[in-house]
This record gives sequence, structure tokens and C-alpha cells, in this order.
Amino acid sequence: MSKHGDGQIGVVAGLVRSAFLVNAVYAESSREYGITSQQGQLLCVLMAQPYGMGELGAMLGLAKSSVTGLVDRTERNGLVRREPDLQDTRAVRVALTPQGSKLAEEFYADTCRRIEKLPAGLSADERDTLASLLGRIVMDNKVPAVFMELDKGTSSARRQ
Amino acid sequence: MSKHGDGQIGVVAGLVRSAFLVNAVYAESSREYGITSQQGQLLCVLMAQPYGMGELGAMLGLAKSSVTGLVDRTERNGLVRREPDLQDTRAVRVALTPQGSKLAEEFYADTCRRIEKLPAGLSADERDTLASLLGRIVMDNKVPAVFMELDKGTSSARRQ
DNA sequence: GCCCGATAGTTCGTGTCACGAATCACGGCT
DNA sequence: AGCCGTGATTCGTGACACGAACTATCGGGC
Repeated sequence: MSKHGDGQIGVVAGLVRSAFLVNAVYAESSREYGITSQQGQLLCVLMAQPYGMGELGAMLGLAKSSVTGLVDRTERNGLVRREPDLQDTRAVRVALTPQGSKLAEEFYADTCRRIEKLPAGLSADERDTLASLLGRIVMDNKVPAVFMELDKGTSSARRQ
Repeated sequence: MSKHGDGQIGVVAGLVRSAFLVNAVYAESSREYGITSQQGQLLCVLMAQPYGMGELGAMLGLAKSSVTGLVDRTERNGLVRREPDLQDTRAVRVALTPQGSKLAEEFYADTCRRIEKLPAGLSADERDTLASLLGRIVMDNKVPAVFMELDKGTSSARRQ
């Protein structure tokens, strides 16, 4: 029952294809805001708080030199800023500029809106179930906080 | 109940972070097979059947010139081949070479194995539920078949 | 106080990737 | 035959990612 044959696909394909979908949304959204998806991702990470280069590399899964380049380009666009770390002269804190902060808010909100549309065909209960299952996968696999949590609930928990 | 506050995250964050996870798996898997994730994705698409350049662009969401480049590099690696389209002299069919086919099988199987490990903390029933929900999202949003379907079942139907 | 290994970041060179604009060549219609 | 749409390539540009080599500081041991 509920095997295959009908339109049913497996977990693996489901995960891969939904990831593909999310990537596409991210790319499209970034493009509209005049940034690349990598820079968009960087901005989203920095919305929570400033981070050092090493931390960023760990969170984004990038080599140090890649982070340097990414921050370079984003800094050139005026969206982030390197601030000296007061505790450690070697280290650097990467933080959003006011402009970057503004753009990040808008980009983040817009991207959320688009992603939220993906499961439009699901009922509120189903979305909750999905959120719960994905949440466990994410927790189990210790995904870094590459994407902030909305303060407001998903579909249930609509108020407060 | 089961709102937030505990480790619960929203659908949006769940989708984004699980996508991040899948991307990481794809990247790591590709790397081990000496290819890039884009080339790996191309191979996976071509496992089903040969495609024209235009079709590939549509499936992968790439501009035509991007496809030309990707196929160029992959061809240079001996994994795919451009064959003339018998119906249309202008057109080209991109197909796997024997070597590419072999690598694609291995890469695909290995990647599947890794992705399947992601929801290891979920019961068989939960995996089925997840597959079903993701399947509907994928269907509703008309995701191209960027990833083949396993002939064998998902988590239920594991035996036989 | 000095030395030395570990740590934080940058620089540099290379290759991949994606794109738009321009171009070429053929298909198919009128 | 003449034209326009389509399939694909070329070219130039910029972003991205990486490893290796390098600089500068930190921190612990002596």
C-alpha cells in the first residue's frame, strides 16, 4: 500500500528535489535583490549576530580562503563590514552594515514568503507535520543555523 | 501544543536547512568521485535518457550558454558525449559514455545511500509520511526530474 | 622574558560555473 | 525563395571555491 506506481516518490528523491526547489527560490530571490545566493546566505547568517571568518567557514561549509573572497565581495558591495575583534588582534568580526542589514531583512522576508508558498497545497496540519519531521532531520544532522527562525509560528501558532 | 519554544522549527527553516544538508551531501559525494556537483547532477539527469541542450537547460534551470559550458567540461572528462540528432541537424543529443554511465551509477547509488542516512532518526512510517509530503510539494511545483526514482521502495517495502 | 607551535586571516593561482549578447546554422512556413 | 524561429556555440566578464604558501598574533612552557 501507498508504495509506488502512483505519483508517489521516495524520501531520497523527495529530499533531493525539494532541495532543488529551495535552491531555485534562493537563486531567484537573490537575483532580484541584486546579490548572489551566496551573499544572500551570508547576510542571513549575519542577521543573527556578527561572526568571525573561521566561524563563517564552519557554518557555511567553506574553506577559509573562500570565506575571505565572499566577505571581500560582499564588503565591496557595502553590505558587510570587517570589525576588529577586541579580544584577539588577529581575528575579525564580520557584521552587517546598516545598508546590509536593511537588505538582509527584506531579502530574508521575501525569501521566506516564497518558500512558504512551496507547500501551499498542504493543509496546516500537514505543514506542521512536515516541519516537525524536517526539524528532526535538521537537529539529528546538526545543520548550522544557516537560516534564522521566524519568530512567528508556521501555520499553527498563528497568534502570539 | 507542539508549537515552538522547544526544539521545534518552522516549515520554512526546515525546508531551507534540509536543502542545505542535501547540498552538502551532494557536494561531498561529488568530490569523492572527482567531479563537481553540477557535473554529478548532469550525470544523474542523463541516467534516464539522453537529452538535447535546450532540454537540459530547462531541467537544470540554466541558460543555454551555461549548459554548453557544463557539457563541454563534462565531455572533456570523458563522461558524456554529444551525438547528432537524426531528426534535426542543428540539435544535439547529450548522452553518457560507457565510462560516464558507470560513474553515474556509482555516484547515484552512493549519493542515495548518504541521503537516505539523513532521516535515520525517523521511523519507517515517518519516512513514508515525509516522502509523501515532499512528493506533493515536488509535484505541485513541477520540479523537473533532476533526480531519478529508485526502483525499490522507500523505507517501507524495504524487504524484497 | 623568550621561543615555538597553534590559530586567524589573507594572498595567489587555478579551475568551475553562470550569464548575456552576439553569432551561426538549420528548420519550417508562407 | 525569403524569413523568422529555434538549437547551439563563442566570447567576455564576474562570482565562486579550493589548496598552498604566507603573515601576524596568541598562548603556553621553560
